[in-house]
Amino acid sequence: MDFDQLRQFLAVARLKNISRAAEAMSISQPAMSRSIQRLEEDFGQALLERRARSVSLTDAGELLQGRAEQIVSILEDTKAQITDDGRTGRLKLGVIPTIAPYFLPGFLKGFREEFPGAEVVIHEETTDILLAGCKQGEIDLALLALPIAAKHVDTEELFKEDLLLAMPKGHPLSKKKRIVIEDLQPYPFVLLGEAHCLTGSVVGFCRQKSFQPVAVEQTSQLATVQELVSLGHGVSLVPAMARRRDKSGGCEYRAFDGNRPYRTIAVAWNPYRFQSQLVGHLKDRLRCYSPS
Amino acid sequence: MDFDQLRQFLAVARLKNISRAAEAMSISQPAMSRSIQRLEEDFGQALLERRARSVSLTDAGELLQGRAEQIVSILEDTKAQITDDGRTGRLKLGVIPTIAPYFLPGFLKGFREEFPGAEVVIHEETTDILLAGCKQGEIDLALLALPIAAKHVDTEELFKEDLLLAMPKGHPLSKKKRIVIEDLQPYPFVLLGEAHCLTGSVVGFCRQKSFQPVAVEQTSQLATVQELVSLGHGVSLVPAMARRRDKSGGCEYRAFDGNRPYRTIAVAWNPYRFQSQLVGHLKDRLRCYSPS
DNA sequence: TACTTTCCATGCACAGAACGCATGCCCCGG
DNA sequence: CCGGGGCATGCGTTCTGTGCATGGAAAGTA
Repeated sequence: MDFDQLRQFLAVARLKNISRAAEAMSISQPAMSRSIQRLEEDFGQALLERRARSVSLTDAGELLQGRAEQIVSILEDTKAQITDDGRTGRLKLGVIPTIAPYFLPGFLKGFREEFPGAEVVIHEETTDILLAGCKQGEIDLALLALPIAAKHVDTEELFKEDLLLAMPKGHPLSKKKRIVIEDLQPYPFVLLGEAHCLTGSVVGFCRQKSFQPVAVEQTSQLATVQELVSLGHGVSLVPAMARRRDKSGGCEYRAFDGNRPYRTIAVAWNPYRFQSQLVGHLKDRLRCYSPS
Repeated sequence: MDFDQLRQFLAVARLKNISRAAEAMSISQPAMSRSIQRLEEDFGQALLERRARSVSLTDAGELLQGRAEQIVSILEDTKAQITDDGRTGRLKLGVIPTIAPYFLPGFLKGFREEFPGAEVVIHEETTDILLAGCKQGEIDLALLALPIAAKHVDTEELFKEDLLLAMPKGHPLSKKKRIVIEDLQPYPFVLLGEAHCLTGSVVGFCRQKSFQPVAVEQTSQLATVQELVSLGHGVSLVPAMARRRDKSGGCEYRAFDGNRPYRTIAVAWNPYRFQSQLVGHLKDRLRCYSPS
């Protein structure tokens, strides 16, 4: 039996479709079909129930799926560990969209200088997708904001970051000397979509002060939020690091007084997977790097 | 990469010799040589250090050995689990030599009648070899005497069995009404080799009574012990089940009075390996079967 | 030193296995 | 009733793994 057969079976098990799986694994559909047949012959049991529009797993198939995942991940970790020289190799780094553009350029510049043989692949996704990727071993390290709700994922806090008030130039609040969160209640908000954890943080801070922010617009990028704010559509809370990248000057940023809202940036990883020395080094560099 | 390659590598890793490993795996030496080469190519690292008379493992090889064992055992357990119908299949039962000939015939008769589709393979070995076999998955269940010193092995006590005094007919002790262990001190002993746990038990019981048995002869089979005892070479302690099989009549057996020596028969298995329903059934039958 | 033994690697030819392409069959939906 | 999506199969080709024969290096032996 071949490891590729197991990988191919896993693809079929995930996609519930032999043709798609074949495409995903870059082989022809008949080859995939026969690969599964051989597997079934090996085990002396049907692994798939062939239905009209798709296939599903038999009990034996379900069992094999779990085991095959174990086997493949052990093998891949072993391969990674054996070929690990601490300087070269691929490294998959997941980052949430509200961190990526502000944090990565500076950080990666230094890292790439220090480890020119390393290939850092960035996955910019929302928290839940990153965590799923961590579990499946598709991502070595994830850079995200706490809190997260995920078992089997270890986290380490990196730093806390203030959330600043973003408002259009000349906004009434800009005249105030001291601004607290409650002051925002009368004003409409521009927020990111709900998939973004930053939205959760912002709403959470408002709720602490017993009001629900009124979102006039939801966008998918922080840059758009800033743009809309500068056009007078509303106010928003944005991470401090996003201010430094905003060269347009259409927004005015202010730190809050009193109880300052913040978010906690952390790095997360799957403790059950092997981590190359390179991953360790990147984690180390994350610890000392402070975004400036 | 192929699972056979891993198995072949494991054979080489164990035997430290490509030619022997090839023979063990029923392939030619060049095939084995190339199989390892392919593996090394896959991992991009040398796995073996070729020395003049043998091969040894590199660091990468050591690492792979452990992982390959995991992988192979997961795969084999999965295969066993998938093809497990509760009635048919192979089952490897290890038994120590001082139990096997007395216990197995009667027990297996009943089991084979109940499960005609099952193939029970008997491994008669000493305790330490059985336990090693348990760990490596070469043995599903081991029937042996407590205590055992082994991690990663679960045990369940089955029954306690008296050790009887075996002496030649007309031996001075046969006239005594009550016999205690201390009475044996003046007489020479016939014992099994030290690899047998029974020897340890006997010596242990004598030591409890503060004397060291004097072994005039060491044999490898309990039947030989009985033979030698009947020829007047000495006395011995033998399990009760061994008496029932001794039809020769040359020995006289007596239970002890007072503090009776005994051994504890137990079944042991590796809890980290899959157990087929058949293994479970055999364990169940062991629990209710009392040797008579 | 020369010879033998032991063990691993390599050249070569062959057989079997896996693949892709083309095609057939089945089932669901319009 | 027909069309299309999806899996299986026949066939020719390619690739991979194997065995046999042989080469070569190191250790032991005379």
